[in-house]
Amino acid sequence: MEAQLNLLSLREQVYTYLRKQMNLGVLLPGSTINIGKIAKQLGISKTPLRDALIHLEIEGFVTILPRRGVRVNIFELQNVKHAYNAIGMVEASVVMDCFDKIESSHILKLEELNERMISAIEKNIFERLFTTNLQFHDVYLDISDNELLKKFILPIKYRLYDFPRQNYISEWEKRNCKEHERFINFLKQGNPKKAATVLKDTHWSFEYQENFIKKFYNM
Amino acid sequence: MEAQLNLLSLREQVYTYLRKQMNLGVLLPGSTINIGKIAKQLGISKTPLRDALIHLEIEGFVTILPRRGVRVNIFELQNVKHAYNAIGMVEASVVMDCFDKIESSHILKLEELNERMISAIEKNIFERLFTTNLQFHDVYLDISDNELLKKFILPIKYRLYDFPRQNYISEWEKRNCKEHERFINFLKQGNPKKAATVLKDTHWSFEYQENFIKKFYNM
DNA sequence: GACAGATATCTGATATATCAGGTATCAGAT
DNA sequence: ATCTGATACCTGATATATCAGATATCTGTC
Repeated sequence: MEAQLNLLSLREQVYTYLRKQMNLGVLLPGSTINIGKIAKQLGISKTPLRDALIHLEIEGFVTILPRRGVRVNIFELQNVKHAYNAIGMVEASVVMDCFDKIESSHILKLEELNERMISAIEKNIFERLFTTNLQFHDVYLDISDNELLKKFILPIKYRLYDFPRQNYISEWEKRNCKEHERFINFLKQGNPKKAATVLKDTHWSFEYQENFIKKFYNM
Repeated sequence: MEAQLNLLSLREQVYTYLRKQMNLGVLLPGSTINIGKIAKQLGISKTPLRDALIHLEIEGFVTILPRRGVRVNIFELQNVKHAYNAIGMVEASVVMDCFDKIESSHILKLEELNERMISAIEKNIFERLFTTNLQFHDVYLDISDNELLKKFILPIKYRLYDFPRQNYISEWEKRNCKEHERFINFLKQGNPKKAATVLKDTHWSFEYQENFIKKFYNM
């Protein structure tokens, strides 16, 4: 059974498409999106495109300038800093609040995902790295039943991922995985505070990661 | 010059109108919004109404059920708990991160706003209480240049405000202002950690505020 | 040349028409 | 009585047409 039902609305498909275009560097920060043109290119009406753009605007990807155009938001060092700060804050907080719900199955999952990341980095296979990294962090994020938190940082993580960047930096990714390891070890030791600190002050610390961030985003 | 230029787009006006309808209990949680009917009532086309609803959906106020209707999201104790938790987390974090930027002018502003709230509560004038309370918290939130944080919690605060509730509870509001005072005092003493703790573990602690919350929202 | 007003063009915003998926109801077969 | 398929209706989704604000360009006056 190879048939796939296309269950996504046009609006959702356009949202994903535009995100992808930003990820591929086709829609660059600061550039304008012409609703009429894109709709024609995609062979659709302006309506679902507008719907998708409203969604993207609320999530911070674009700014709709009424009757003037749609601008892809610039993404500069300050934005990265804010993103890192917000993510670190939420993730550290979740670890502190949910530590007593973390079980050995979660630890195993964390270790498995981190191993998968390390393996991919050594083979210079980066296609799935972002996704696996998301899954890694989601292991503990999903323990929190406060869906507001994840809903807050996920678009921010996508923003970090979807904006133009250089190639992946092996050295940085390896270091990130080392930080994952340290995080896991503190969890295993029953020390949520130290684990949270790894997230907040190292892994998601803009200051700590600044040099690699600048290289990665060519800033 | 009494003329006011209507600079808001229809979409924005509809967004505000719908928020107000929820606030007034006209649009109750769990109820459905019929796009065709509302558009007719408002004398507008469905388009700006749809636009506004997309916005409201992303912020958590409604759920658009494709081709079936639009539902006002229910708002139960669990949602309040998550809201309080998220706000407390962000506000405490901002205080810790930005403490060195808090000046005496900020303290004065905090005291003035809290006085204004106390005065209004004593006179049983609650119309502006939410707004003044927002301003109070915004004094230190605005110090952070991370616009992601405020952008995250503001719709959550509006959700807390916009859903059906009982009359304001003087006793609770007075207690809230007392907590504000304690918060201010810790700031004055140069103790950001204690100040942040007031926010996280008292003022925005669901557990601490649970009884009043239940009364306020009749849950 | 500078400025102001008129006009043209651009592009998103809104209105209207039509479509399409979801649900309810009906009719026929077992 | 139950089940299945057909049909009708509902309602948001999408397409198309038109509008309206923003900007660029042109023209006339000083």
